Amino acid sequence: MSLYTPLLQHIQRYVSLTEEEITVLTTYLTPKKTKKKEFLFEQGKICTANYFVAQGCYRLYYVNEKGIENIVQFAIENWWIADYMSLEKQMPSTCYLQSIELGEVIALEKQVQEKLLQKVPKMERYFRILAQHANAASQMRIKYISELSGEERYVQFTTSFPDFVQRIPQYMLASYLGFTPEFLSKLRAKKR
Amino acid sequence: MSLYTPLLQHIQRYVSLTEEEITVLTTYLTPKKTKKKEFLFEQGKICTANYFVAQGCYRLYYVNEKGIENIVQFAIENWWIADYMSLEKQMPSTCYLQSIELGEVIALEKQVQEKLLQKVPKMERYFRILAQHANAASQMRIKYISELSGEERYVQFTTSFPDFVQRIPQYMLASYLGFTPEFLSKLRAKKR
DNA sequence: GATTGTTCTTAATCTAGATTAAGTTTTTTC
DNA sequence: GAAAAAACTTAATCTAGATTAAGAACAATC
Repeated sequence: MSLYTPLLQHIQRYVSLTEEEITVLTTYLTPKKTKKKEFLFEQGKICTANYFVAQGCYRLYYVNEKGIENIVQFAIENWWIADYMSLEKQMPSTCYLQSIELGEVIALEKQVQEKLLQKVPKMERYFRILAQHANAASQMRIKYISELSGEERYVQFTTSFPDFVQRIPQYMLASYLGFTPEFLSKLRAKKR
Repeated sequence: MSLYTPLLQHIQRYVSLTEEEITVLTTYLTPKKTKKKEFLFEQGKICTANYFVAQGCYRLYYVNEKGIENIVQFAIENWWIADYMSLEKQMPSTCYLQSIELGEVIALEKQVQEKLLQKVPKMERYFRILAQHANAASQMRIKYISELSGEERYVQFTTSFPDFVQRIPQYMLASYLGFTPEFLSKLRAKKR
């Protein structure tokens, strides 16, 4: 099994590629191993690529003026992650993209993606479906943020993604759910 | 100027279509005029189409268990709007899509879109770019919700979209910004 | 143009979750 | 395996914004 297998399988869920197209595709990809806490990009830098997580767990976060970290997005195996505003507009990112554990991503650089889409137009369809999924999920998340209380969000998240909760420190979960680690601790004490 | 002109112009910002492709495209579109407060779909129904706003102002909202309306998204001229989770999965929507003022949308039905993409593959590119823009905007909005206080969100929104604020009732703006009309009223009193 | 419904405002009271601060437990590093 | 760093907990106090309630201004309808 090659390094690219999980990504290729993911793509073939939505479009079927020929052997030749697969060959072309893989020449455009750049794999990158990351240590724990290593950054793929930092605040102030332009996010130049979209990253497919082959192995590991990553977080996209920013630091507010009080120095508090706020997590915008997590990604595990088979997820793409990037600061899409920075990537699209090629403007400096306000975020950090960091590896939570030892892992490996497959990067598709912005300029390279354009070339890939010319050579393999089928990939337009793959990325369309991908962006539509991501957008549906974001719309849902916006709804949940306003609809549910902190406690309800916690219950909802931990029951929906129990194995995910195992992999990340509590304070990151708190940040993602939009409250403080102290409040999460209080919730957990209550549940026991 | 035809009814389709604004949409065609919007599309040609991203891809260039031949006369023939335009003809094909327009046969797949279904325009619909709406009165003030008319619904395009209601809670419990499946959102069957993606709607391009040709004229007017629309809101996507849901009603929580206390009976309070919560606005997920607004759309004005040249915006697409839909409940993307319902549209993608073809499951019942938890939302209402309602016309705020007299207006007109151009609907692209889900099943029809699939046919259109087969006939005019260039449209894959258009919808990819569209979904990526929407996704970048959603990611930004999630960031703003956690980063800014109610007051900051209000200032940011009114300075970014002053003409938009003119068109909608205050209580809808409050709902979109994630607080109560009473709180908005307090903010406005403070600014005077 | 009077009536009814809709939108907006003011003010008192209340609460989910933040903040601060200190201590404990777990993990990492040399 | 000791020391340092990172992660988690507990508890007291505080605050942004919610809730409740009532009235005022405005718009729509007959």
